[in-house]
Amino acid sequence: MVNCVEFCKALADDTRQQILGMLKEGEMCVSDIVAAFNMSQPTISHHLSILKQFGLVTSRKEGKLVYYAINHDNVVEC
Amino acid sequence: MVNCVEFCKALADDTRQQILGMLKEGEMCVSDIVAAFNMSQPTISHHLSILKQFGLVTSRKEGKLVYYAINHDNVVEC
DNA sequence: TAGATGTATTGAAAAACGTCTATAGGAGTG
DNA sequence: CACTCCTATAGACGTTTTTCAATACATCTA
Repeated sequence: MVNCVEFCKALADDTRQQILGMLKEGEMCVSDIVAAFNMSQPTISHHLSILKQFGLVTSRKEGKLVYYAINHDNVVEC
Repeated sequence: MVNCVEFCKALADDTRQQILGMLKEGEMCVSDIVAAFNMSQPTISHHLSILKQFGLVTSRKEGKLVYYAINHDNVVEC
């Protein structure tokens, strides 16, 4: 379980909120998310790992690709 | 109006959340809030200004004292 | 197996943040 | 007015966070 402050920290970044906004439409793999930003792949990967660490997203590996999706247990419509 | 990321940033600090928790009980002046923490008065003042800037608290001056209170327009029970 | 592709990790630089001390500003009091 | 008290601002410093380039790791394909 994650405390409230940590949870807010996970949401306190523009890039991470934009990622969540994109994932609202459905799961996406890392490279598709990267393509939507003007940022390096490692940076996006880092943000995804923070979102996952705080339970905001889940990930699923399929071959070479990793798909991320909103974790509806912890995220409700904004 | 404050956007969602800014709002989360304001909440993404333990001291600020503790201050909000105290103010839930009712308005308090700065020196009373300072007394509840092991931190300098300017530090608390700084946190209060962030909370105010993002619409989480309001302030009211009464003589030398400044009273801060939850802004119920933007903050609901946690 | 070798190479290519997608993702994660590492290490370093830059920016943002939290904290302090020192000090300024405003309001009451002698 | 001079002094005291309460709060805010400024500047400095250390820590955390964001970002990138380089590289490692994993998986697929020829």
